[in-house]
Amino acid sequence: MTEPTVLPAAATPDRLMDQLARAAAAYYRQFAAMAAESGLTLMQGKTLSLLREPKSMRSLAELLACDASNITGIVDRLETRGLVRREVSPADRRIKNVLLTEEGEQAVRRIRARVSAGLTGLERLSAEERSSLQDLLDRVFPDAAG
Amino acid sequence: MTEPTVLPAAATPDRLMDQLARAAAAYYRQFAAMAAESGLTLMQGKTLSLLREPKSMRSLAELLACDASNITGIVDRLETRGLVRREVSPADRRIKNVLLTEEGEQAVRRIRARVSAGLTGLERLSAEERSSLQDLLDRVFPDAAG
DNA sequence: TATTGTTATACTCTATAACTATA
DNA sequence: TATAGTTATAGAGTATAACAATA
Repeated sequence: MTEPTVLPAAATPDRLMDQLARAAAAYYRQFAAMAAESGLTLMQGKTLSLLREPKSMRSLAELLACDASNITGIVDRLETRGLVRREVSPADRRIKNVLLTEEGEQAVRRIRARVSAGLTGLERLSAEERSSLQDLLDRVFPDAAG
Repeated sequence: MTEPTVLPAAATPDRLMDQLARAAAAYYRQFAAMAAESGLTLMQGKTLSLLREPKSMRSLAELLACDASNITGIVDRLETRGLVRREVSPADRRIKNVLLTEEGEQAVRRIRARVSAGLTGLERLSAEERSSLQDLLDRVFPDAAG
């Protein structure tokens, strides 16, 4: 039943899949907890994080991988709290661009800083290892929207 | 304003954070899509995936990072569909252990296979690179539950 | 007393379908 | 006609608080 010296017993496809699942779960657990400290849900935090540049309702729906009708409510709630605002596009009056307010930018910076500080495992990696991890993730998830 | 030859412009902490966010988003986008093909929500798929061994309602809540009261409804819906069943623990009659049925195990295998097949980026990595990625993720997310 | 699981409640997220206003 | 955004609706996930059963 034992396999003497075949492989280091480490990197089976299954174990890598498990590790990817665990990593994704751990990342979102941390992100959601830090968003909650600012009184925001996971989706609200994700939406704010996508608004480094203004984005239309439609493109937010695509980036958040949900139906466009959901974005109305999510942006409504963020707008009520003064974190974003809508702006009709001059080029195409059907389109509404969503922008961060100053308060929204502060919230994004706060969440990002806390998530970063909370991922203590990153500090244990050397600069080379961080670079390597980034390169590998970039190749596994090339077109990934974030 | 330009910084001539300081760094290769690659692995800033911010860019690594962004890449982690994108990777986690891409993983769950894929997982949710494959769970949906089996008529399951993301949380239902995650719950099934955690049941390689039976788990109490309480420990499911911890692993899924949500309040225990939510697990009742999630497990109710999975039980109605015949994918799991509850079993009172003989050792402590307060505890209910949740087990996969045969049909539930099939669903897990189906989802896992499709997620794996959908992550085409993994195939582009050599065995060494996959091992390296797994090792790095293991160190960044050491205690990660999955 | 403390813990496990459930119920009740209110809010958020979600997809679907139908609608409006623009193009 | 086609697209962007909204509304209405029903189902699912979420935290909080209160509860019964068991330890």
